[in-house]
Amino acid sequence: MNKDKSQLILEDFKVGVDNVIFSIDSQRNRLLVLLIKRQEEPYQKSWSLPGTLVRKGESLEEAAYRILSEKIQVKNLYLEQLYTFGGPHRDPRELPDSYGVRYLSVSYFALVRFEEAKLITDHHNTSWYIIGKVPKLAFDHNLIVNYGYQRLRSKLEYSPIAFDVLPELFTLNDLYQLYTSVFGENFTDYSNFRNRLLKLGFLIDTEKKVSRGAGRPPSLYRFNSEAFAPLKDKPFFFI
Amino acid sequence: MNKDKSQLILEDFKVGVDNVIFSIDSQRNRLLVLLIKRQEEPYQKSWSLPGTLVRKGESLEEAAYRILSEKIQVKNLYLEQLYTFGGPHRDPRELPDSYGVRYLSVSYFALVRFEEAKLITDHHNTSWYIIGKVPKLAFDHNLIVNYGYQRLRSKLEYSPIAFDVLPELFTLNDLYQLYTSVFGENFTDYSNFRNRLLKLGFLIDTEKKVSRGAGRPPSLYRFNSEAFAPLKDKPFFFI
DNA sequence: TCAGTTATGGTACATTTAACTATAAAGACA
DNA sequence: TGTCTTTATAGTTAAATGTACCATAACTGA
Repeated sequence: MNKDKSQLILEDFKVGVDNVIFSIDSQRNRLLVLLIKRQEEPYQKSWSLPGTLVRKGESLEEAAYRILSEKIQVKNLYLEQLYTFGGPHRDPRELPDSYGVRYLSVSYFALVRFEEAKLITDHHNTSWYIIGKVPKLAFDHNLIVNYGYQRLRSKLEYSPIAFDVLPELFTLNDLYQLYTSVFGENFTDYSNFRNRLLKLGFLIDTEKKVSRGAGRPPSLYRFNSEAFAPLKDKPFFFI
Repeated sequence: MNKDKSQLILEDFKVGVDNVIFSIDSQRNRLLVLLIKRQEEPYQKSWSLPGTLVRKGESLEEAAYRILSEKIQVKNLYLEQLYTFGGPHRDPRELPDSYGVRYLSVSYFALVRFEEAKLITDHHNTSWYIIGKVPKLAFDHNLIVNYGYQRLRSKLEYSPIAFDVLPELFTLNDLYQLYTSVFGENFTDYSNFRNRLLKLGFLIDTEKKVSRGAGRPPSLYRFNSEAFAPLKDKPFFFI
């Protein structure tokens, strides 16, 4: 209707991307999150999620990959969009009733394996934190971490995202370690885990054996995504 | 590093909100989506999702509610954020390599019941479409509808969102109709549906009876959210 | 009163889950 | 070389759950 008025009440946004980067440490059976110590105001010296502002001509996902590749070097990874936090006043840089900027954050979560993920940046300001021992973070980042953790768990139940972070060939124990690192103690025992997964029919036994110290050498398996497709929406496990 | 350069490559966004508004028509056993015929370029006269640009001081969710209340009048509804589409060049108003605006769309999905949702706007440019008979839409809106449909189904399996759209007191058949309208033919039969839900223990039989024409009058039930809480992450059904 | 209709309660069989046991194939070491 | 330890694999069984189906109850309408 009134063109001037409608122009006035609209707002311009700066769009940022924040990543919850999860790392599965199978050796120590635990799940880690990558945190960055902020160098600038606001929240200077607080730990926070690695993030960036979106650049001209860059998609949101590209920005998410850029953050990741600036912090760690890794071959196999999974990445998906999480949630968009965009209420006003979530960033102190927005002055009250200002005509200035407004910040919006699109969050992504990524999953990698600890063994393969090499930190690029200095260890002083970049660090892996055990989930559950994450300190108070800048902005609303604790909320985002929580949201990501829930999403990770539900994705592992329903989707074959584990095979995006595992190497091409893996043992059933590798897979089991991955799951127990995320789900902890009260996870199904190994025997039933095997039965369940093998019955689903999307794991191919390559018959190749590997020796890893003592014990009978395990078979190497491969994930068959075509055999998986028709099973969509059926969970592998419940906890 | 170079302040001028980093300023240059950042970008300002206009942020829009698009709603996938689902309506469950229990009488006719079908699921509908609300579509709007666009009056302006681009995509003039194409059908599209109802949307708006976010205003100064308005949260994303507030914007989503505003869209909804401008189109329909309804008491009980469920609304949640869906996904953020933000690649460059998804909106033709972005000129190639322009220094102009860039559009980002945060989508929400809403669920209402057809009986209670009264259309406010004129019926010529606003219409309910049966899911699966949705025409080619403006922008990437077909993608968004699909995404919303999947989310709706998975939410109904895991979350008590049905009780947000049903009235305070409802019959088990009301609930069953709601589910079959979304999931169609191959849904569990009524008898097992009842057994399953009653066993879960979050439905309270008020012992009140209602007469609705022929047949034995059914009991009215109430949802007990406290009894539901500990069951989180356990699905009600699989299809 | 009787037929039609909807709600409710229940049964019986098949399938799945969960806890557990047994065997196989390697390395380690006396 | 033989025996112990370690890890992988292959069952087995009882309990729980899911699925298809049937019987009865409580109403309306003619």
